[in-house]
Amino acid sequence: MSADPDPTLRLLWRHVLPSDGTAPKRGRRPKVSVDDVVDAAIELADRDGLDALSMRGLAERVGVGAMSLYTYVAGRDDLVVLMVDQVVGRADLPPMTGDLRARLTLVAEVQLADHRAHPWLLDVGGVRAWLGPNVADRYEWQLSAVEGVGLDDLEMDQTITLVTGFAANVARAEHAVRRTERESGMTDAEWWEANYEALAEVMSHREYPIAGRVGSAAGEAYQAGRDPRRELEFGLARILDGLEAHLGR
Amino acid sequence: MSADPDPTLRLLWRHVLPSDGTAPKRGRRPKVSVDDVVDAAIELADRDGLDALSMRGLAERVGVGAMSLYTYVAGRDDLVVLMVDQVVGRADLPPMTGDLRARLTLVAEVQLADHRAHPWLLDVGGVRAWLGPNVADRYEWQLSAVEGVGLDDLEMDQTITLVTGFAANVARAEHAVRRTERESGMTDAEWWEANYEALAEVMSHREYPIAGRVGSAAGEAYQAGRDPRRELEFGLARILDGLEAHLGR
DNA sequence: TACTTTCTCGTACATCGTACGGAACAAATG
DNA sequence: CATTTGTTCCGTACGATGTACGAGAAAGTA
Repeated sequence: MSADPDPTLRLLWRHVLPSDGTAPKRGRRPKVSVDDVVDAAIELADRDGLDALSMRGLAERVGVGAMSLYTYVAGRDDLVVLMVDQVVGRADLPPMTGDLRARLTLVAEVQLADHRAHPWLLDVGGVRAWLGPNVADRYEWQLSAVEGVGLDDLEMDQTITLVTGFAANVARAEHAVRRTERESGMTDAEWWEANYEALAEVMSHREYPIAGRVGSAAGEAYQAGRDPRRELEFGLARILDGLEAHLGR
Repeated sequence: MSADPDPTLRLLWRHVLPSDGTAPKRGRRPKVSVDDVVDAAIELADRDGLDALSMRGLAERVGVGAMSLYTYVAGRDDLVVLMVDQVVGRADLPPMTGDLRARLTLVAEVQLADHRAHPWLLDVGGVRAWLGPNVADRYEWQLSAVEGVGLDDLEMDQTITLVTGFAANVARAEHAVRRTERESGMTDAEWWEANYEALAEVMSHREYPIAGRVGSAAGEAYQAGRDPRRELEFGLARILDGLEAHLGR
């Protein structure tokens, strides 16, 4: 009665799975490998974004007919799942040393670095079978940062979710600017230059006492530096302070 | 030399802008209004998601030819910008009372409620001209929660970014489950039922001492209750504790 | 009535994911 | 060697998508 197991699951774990004689002996030889396809897809998505990744374009890049891709991958959605696990597996995870602050900072920085290098990760919606080996390894590594510090199991998961989610949001804010610059062909500064007058007129009809002051302060600071550590700093400091307060009680 | 101002900007502020005689007197009468179009688009996106929102489908819903939409809106991307501002304007913002904790909790809860009611907000990438009147009002309201508590301007912006980003991430996690259930036609429980065996076999080749324990604990708690307040609770408590520690120093 | 202005929308095109089915190939079998 | 069987390759085709283009329809003005 229960449905068949998800075939993409075996594909995800293809490298850790023992080759239990399932390698076909007869039949035509594949021109490329699943890893070739996924690696090329990652390369294209890194360059042009996830939306611009098309099966036809990928096929040409790999040197194969468009429909041939479907012998390697069940479809575009499943390809994205494989891309996520593959790209997560590339980063090497440094050993967990130092105190809790240092360890969680490391978790956040690795997460930020991944999302900066592969912004399309932010566009990947919730797909079920994210449970690839590399994602699982990453999760285990992240959890090791908070193991034994006094949190219960649920709190450990929530802490990792909180920290990695925040790092992803920092990357998201950065990426939003880059994307609109690319899509509109205008620098952020150019847009403001062109629209300052109209915006001032339009906003003159309402009062924004706080937002006017804070927004311009944030805008200036934002334009000043793009140091990822700095952008992480404030939020992460608050989160870590709060966590220590929770543990020290 | 500077480019023309963004026409969508005037469209965003169409309600606060005085009708400076720009209302056309001659010519054929429009069958519908911009608000009709945007409201219908929101309705469709609420039901089927942002990806499923097509210009043709929207046109049929509004009772208009597909290409007629382009008299009201510059294109699909600009439509989404209008949808965001329109939907943000619907929520009524309660007055800011109570202490800092209560106020920021309110900010987070409103943010979560919006994203739960309109999950497609999570799929809206960074578009430049988010500066609609309702988004501006919302930002002003959010900032009023931390005005005068001892933060400098930059920290005020970062605090709001931190809190609202966290609330959005909670909504994102919820939405990911709903989406995959809809797209795959399988309940989360059904998927695990069908894939438990295969997953166990596949993961038996590696050791996940912490993730195995924590993951199942989180899974059980996750399946138990879906109270949004509970899901907000832990992370928000940490953030607020950390913020108070920062201010009390 | 004729002209001008504005909105309406049918047609067309490029691009997308992918269903389908036969051709091409490699090993096993006779 | 000839045939069968299993596997991969991929050309063609279909339905959707966003939207450029331009002709037609309606409403006010002269």
